[in-house]
Amino acid sequence: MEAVFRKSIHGGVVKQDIKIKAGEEGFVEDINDLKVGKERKSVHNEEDNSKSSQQKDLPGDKEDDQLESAKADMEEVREENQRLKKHLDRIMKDYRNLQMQFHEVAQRDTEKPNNVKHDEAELVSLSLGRTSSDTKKELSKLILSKKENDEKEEDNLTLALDCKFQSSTKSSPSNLSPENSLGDVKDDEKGADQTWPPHKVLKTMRNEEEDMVQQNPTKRAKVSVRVRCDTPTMNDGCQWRKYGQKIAKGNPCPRAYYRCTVAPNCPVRKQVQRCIQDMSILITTYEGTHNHPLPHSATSMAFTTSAAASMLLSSSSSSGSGPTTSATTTALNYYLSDNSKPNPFYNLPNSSISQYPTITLDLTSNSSPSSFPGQHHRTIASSNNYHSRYNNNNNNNNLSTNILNFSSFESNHLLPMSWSNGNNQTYHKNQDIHSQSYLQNNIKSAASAQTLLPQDTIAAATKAITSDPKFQSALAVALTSIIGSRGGNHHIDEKSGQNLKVTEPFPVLCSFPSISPGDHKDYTL
DNA sequence: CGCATTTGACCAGCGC
DNA sequence: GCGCTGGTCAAATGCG
Repeated sequence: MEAVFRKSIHGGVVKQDIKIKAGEEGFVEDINDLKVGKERKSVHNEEDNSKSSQQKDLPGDKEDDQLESAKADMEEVREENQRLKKHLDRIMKDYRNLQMQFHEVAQRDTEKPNNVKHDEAELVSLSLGRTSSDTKKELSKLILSKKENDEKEEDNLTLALDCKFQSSTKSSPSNLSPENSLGDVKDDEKGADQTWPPHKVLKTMRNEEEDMVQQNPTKRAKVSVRVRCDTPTMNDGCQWRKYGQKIAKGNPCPRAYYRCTVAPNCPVRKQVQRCIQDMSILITTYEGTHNHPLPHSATSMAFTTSAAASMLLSSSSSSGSGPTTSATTTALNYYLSDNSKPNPFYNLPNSSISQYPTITLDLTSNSSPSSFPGQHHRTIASSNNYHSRYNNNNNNNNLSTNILNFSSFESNHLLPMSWSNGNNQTYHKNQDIHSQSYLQNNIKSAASAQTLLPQDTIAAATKAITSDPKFQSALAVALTSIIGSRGGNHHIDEKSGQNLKVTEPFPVLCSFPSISPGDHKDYTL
């Protein structure tokens, strides 16, 4: 929710932007920073000065009139200031009402025993760099409720992790190959192993994951990526050939179908569609496993999507043994208060996509590219960035919510620069270098931000991570996707594939909130 | 001329 | 069984 006030006074423009951020502490500061009257005074004073300069030529008996008019002007401005303040109060009341309603509906939804709509879909949200207002609302709520639930946090955390990330020797944490979930391509291991830096890990993980998929052929995880992009398709480093286009129900924007053309028989497909809610957002859904070495430029996206897919599959495999349903629902409708509505996150209603496990990487951000890099450190300080969230609610209602929010980097800069550039064939390597150097800067910045964190939250988050090997691995792969392809000092245990070993302290702030009804957690590293 | 894109037709899955 | 919808195919078309 963002209100912008613009006011023109006496020909001079006073522009005051008031950002109403859901429940953020910063909001108070924003309001306190509201110096409408002050600015207007200054504007007015300038006018007074100019007027006074003009007054030198005026007769003395007019000074009183000038003074009176100046006072009248000031009074007018003061009244206007009051009106604006009232307006702001009204907006704030409306906002709070909306927030209350949202909270009520969200709570009602979580209390529902099951959501039929999502019975067959498994949705996990990985949010990278997203700072949507709705999420901020949830974040702030979670942060607030954390204090209230401090006493129970250990037990609840354990419960939450157990719900989704039961330790299982069978399920593999991650397959570092891109879009690895299909596992229906048998001859791809050689190529993939040649391509991915931690190749041995890949091999182990892939075999396990293929087994997992084979055991449950209906689970063909797809990875959906949301990116702000004004071009028809984002450049993910691969070469694609368009083979079809359809108008899907529920979205007037056509859905384009691409297949990978790096290798002749590569089974990887992707669908590209604009988000109906925000046309600037491009939703790209990947499916399949590349059976060929990937260009270096494609590895970043591949790591990220594979981490997401592996997390989805591993978590769903462990939770799928639940007694109530065969198709476990980990559906997430995080941005909607009403689960009956189509999920804007996917924007693919009634499509077969919803029948497969789908994971969404939300790489959108409401921070404008123009803020890069100048505003970057400020966004870090807001603590909305540089943290990852792992989110679970109570599994009893078969509605689990998983959110990893790698907000460490503003979306357009987290990605290889080319991701938003659209032209698949015109990728330039120096763009990747640029993004890498930017990532390094981000890491340094985050390291300084990390020092601000309280020790108890660090300990809690550390415990949360160390208590669950699957989360470790998922996090490891995701982090690898962020810093990995540059050959940094990180290493994933080859045997277990579950231990993240980072020789340098990784500066990501991690939080693990649980949004079970009345149980909000937020752990921060 | 070769390649990529477009677009209508076809097929499969699903719900009623 | 029928209709709807998503996904794919392949001929037509466009472009360099």
